[in-house]
Amino acid sequence: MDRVTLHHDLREHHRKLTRARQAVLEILTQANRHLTPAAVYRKAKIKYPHLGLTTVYRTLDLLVELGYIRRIHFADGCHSYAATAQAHGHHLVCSVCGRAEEFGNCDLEALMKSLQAKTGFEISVHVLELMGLCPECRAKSRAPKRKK
Amino acid sequence: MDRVTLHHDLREHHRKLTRARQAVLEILTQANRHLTPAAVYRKAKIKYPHLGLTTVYRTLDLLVELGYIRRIHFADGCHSYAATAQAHGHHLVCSVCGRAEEFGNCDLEALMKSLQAKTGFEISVHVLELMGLCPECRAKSRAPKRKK
DNA sequence: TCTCCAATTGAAAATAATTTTCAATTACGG
DNA sequence: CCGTAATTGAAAATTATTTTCAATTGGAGA
Repeated sequence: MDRVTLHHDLREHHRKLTRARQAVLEILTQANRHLTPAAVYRKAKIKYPHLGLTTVYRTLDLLVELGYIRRIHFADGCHSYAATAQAHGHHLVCSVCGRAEEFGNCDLEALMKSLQAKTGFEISVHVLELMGLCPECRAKSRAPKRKK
Repeated sequence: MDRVTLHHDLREHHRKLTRARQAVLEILTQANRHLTPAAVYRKAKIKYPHLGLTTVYRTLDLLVELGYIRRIHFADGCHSYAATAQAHGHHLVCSVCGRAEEFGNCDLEALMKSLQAKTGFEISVHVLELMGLCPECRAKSRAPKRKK
């Protein structure tokens, strides 16, 4: 999660701890929401102006590989990224404010077992994304009387 | 599923039944696997050589909207499409041969209810994709002794 | 069957998202 | 500090998708 651990993980893979990588991870861990590569770039560039977009793409891949962040797949085909705390977590994303809540035990075991039995498939990968309204945005949308 | 139903559904939306649309749907319903837009284009062009790629994109969107096909999201961010029989189905996809098996009742109800209670989110959309090896490809990979 | 018009089409251009290339720079083990 | 492999950013290239627009076509109604 933090810089020390990252440095250690990187060393194990013969990779270096650079300012670009620190900036990208920092932005995502502090954001508490999902961010597109372009948004990460915009925000991280403030902390580290020399940063390039290419490096953001490369760093996002690396951080996914190391398990620090996760790629989120939207129904419309867009992608963004959010920081992770758990090893096999998923994200519950607010479609209004973008807040990304992590949850573990997606509990697809039963479903997968029954499908393996029924179809003979050997399931190895799953993509699961849940989207909706977070409590705050729900409240706002329920009482939309305000301005003007 | 078939032409008659499609014609009817299209009419309800003030849309027309065209040769391009028939060709695209036919390719997907006969394929029994997922296909990228480019692959649909390649195959459908054989049936209807005048077809353009732009129309394939537009038709895929339309058929998703009408529920005839479903978009499949891969972990790496690629997309393809597969024909559907059920209204709220998902696809179980073979990562080797691409075969797409449809299944219903993904049974995320329990998970979603517990998450709604725990987080206060109001979940409205879910993306669920399962990938693995179909029985045939499993058999082949288990006994890979053959050529040469 | 014929007519008419909105819906549809394909080609080309435009856009968006991502990746590759490459020479210059940087982190870090020794 | 030094040497070197890893990393970087800019620019170019690639890929996927969308927009534009004039020409065509399906099908409801005469």
